Amino acid sequence: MSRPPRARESVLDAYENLLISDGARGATMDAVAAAAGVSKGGLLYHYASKEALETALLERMMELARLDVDDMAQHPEGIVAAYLRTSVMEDSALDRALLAGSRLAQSGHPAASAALRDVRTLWEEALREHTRDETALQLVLLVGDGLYFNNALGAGAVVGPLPQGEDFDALIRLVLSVARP
Amino acid sequence: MSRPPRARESVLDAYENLLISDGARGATMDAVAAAAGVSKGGLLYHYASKEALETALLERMMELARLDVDDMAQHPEGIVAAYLRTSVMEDSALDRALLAGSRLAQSGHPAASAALRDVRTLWEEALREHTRDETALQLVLLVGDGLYFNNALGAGAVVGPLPQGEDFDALIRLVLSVARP
DNA sequence: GTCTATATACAGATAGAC
DNA sequence: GTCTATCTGTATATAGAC
Repeated sequence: MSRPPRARESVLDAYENLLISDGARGATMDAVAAAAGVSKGGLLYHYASKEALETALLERMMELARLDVDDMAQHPEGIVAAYLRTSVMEDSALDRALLAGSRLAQSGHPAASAALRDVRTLWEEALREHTRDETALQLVLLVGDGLYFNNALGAGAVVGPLPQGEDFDALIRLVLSVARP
Repeated sequence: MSRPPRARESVLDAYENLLISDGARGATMDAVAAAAGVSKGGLLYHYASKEALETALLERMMELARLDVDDMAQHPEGIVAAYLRTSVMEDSALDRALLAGSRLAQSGHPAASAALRDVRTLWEEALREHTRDETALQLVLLVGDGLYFNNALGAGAVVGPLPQGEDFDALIRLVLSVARP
């Protein structure tokens, strides 16, 4: 557990990448095996079933999310601004795990939906004492959800371009002006 | 076109219902035929392929969305409040079409994603002249996105309970206080 | 128009050789 | 450990009877 075999991790990386680029439907066992450079039999040696692969991905996602919440508390702009900024994904390990987990949830995987809900609750608890009241907390969470989902479904999927640069800074200032205690 | 055959419409209803309840994966041709009370051969007489069924659903969704935007302009609370309220779905024909279209987009259907993006642009254009500036417009859109996606992926899927009743009214007042010109 | 029967393709998983 | 070969289930779509 403390030092997972390298081959196992690279198979999981391949699965994550395929979920992100092709969605749950494209992330077949055949495709994962090919992307990881092993045969289907070899893949099934490391992960005995598709479900085992999914479970491993969600565990990775939760672990990275816990580390992220701890980091946000140290952000110089404050935890609310940090939350909004991390809702716009870049390409961190957590971003990729969340994207892959979202793709799984989108395909109707209940455990993936539950894991994403747990991540959101983690954020909600961390933000509560840094917002004016429950209404302000919900506003912050919903703006974060909007940013997050537009990214998660994204790659030109659902929406047009999100605010960037100075526009995004202005948005954060506007949210902070009504949400901060 | 102006008076589509009743059987065709009820097949489309069955497809929409299956997308909502079981997702794109569960909405197989077999399942749609059974739900509509026809055989697979009968279904394929009305819609020659799965793609034809998808196209018809997206056309229905766009048509209902255009009607909705026209209605919003007449809402007594104002168009911004109307937009936020309709982002929390109830069970209108548009809500059901949007949910079904979302399920399709979630499964990786590019045309569904494009259609949903067009719907969002429709709302954006309608809201622009009723918000203070571009930053306020983006805030309103993102809160609506947060509400919408939580519903679309919802049914206990991604998040906990959204604000309701008085809590939701308070949220609308908060958004209006910063967004209205 | 609507049906049954079937063709074709591809998914996840197993068995057993190396 | 990793491979090839194969089983089984299920999806879309076609052919042709009624």
